[in-house]
Amino acid sequence: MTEASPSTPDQRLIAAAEAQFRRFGYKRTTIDDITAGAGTGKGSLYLHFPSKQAVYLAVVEASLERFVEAASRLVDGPDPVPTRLRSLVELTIRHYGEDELLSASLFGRSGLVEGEVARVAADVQRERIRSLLRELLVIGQREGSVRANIDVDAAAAVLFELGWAVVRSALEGDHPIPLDRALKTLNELVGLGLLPRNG
Amino acid sequence: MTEASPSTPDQRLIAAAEAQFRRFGYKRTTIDDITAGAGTGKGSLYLHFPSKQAVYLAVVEASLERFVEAASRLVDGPDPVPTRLRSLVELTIRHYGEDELLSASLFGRSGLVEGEVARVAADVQRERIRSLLRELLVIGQREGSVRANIDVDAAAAVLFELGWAVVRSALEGDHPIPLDRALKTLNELVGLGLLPRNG
DNA sequence: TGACTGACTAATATCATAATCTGGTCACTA
DNA sequence: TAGTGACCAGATTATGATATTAGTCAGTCA
Repeated sequence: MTEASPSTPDQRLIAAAEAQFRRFGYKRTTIDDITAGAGTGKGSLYLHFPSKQAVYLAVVEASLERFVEAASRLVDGPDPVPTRLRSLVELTIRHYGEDELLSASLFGRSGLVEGEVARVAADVQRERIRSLLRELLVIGQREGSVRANIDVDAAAAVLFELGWAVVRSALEGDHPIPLDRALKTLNELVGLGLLPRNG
Repeated sequence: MTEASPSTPDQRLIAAAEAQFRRFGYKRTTIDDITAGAGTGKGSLYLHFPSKQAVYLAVVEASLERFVEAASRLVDGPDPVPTRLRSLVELTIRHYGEDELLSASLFGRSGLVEGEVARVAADVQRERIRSLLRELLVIGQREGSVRANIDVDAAAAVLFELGWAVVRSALEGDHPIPLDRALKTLNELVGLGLLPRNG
């Protein structure tokens, strides 16, 4: 495992950490595992990160950034905002369904991460996604597909909770209602609520 | 504690169990505590309930029934359905804020109950409240204040998740957005989505 | 006879403590 | 001066001995 990859030490540390965290979870991954995987000495890790938790957060943020990048393309897309909103929820379901590291902290249950660390990682994601939604609403207001008098911050928070619930219920197999029905209804309820009064 | 209350044994058992569960939580309450409090022998409890968990569930269901009764008065009230919906969320916040036994299993965190038992108790509540919402939507459709073509089951599920998130965030003091703003926005988004197209 | 009891048991939880592991440090190296 | 790894304190786990308790059932009355 002591290969000398061309990348910088902190990139190799993150890559090694990500591999370990994905396979074994937060608790069962040791600093020694990470540094061995990155081909550095143990002390070097602490030149780049203040703590194990910071390494984990960096890994989560890198993963999250890949999702946000795809989501941003959607947010800037040509469809009407309510349609984009639905696509965003669908993208999230797909992405989080495939990325256990991200879903672990946001939904619990997977055993990859727990407690304080999971909470902090979840907050980072929540905040990022909420701001994505807010951005989408503001765009909608500018182009007239979202009511102008809506409180975008509150609406982003409400939409986040709503989407989060739908995504979680889709991912946890906890289906009281099939996903497509839930999505359709979500769209009808929220879509109309977003539209200008006489669109 | 061996007082002979006039009520039937199972009523006294539930009353004694409720007092213990509220004070000490599920784990720290013993069957001996309950039966001593109810003034019966230990074996008698098992004539009325198959297990400790069943006793706990009976207590939760009794508590829940008191809430549902108050909620039902609201559901059958004179206001337009979206208004009743908001009142229902507010009532839930108030009630669950005051009833730690109910909120314990639904939101965790309180330490009164954990694990499997909490999950089962939460399911009972979820189901009950969801059906309350469904009832409310059907009434709304009948009196014309809710769109006829809405999928009431899916809408009830979605509304439950949403209301649940709002209530939890209100109770946990985890306010990214102040409650009244969240409620107002929730009302605008969902209220409009519920209304008939040209109401 | 059948509602009721409480001594009993198997299983689980609690506790003390010994052994192990690991996040983080720092004197040292190249 | 970036990098290292032996080292340490505190946390975690393993062990085993003790205590608790959910649930049972043979027996007691009314």
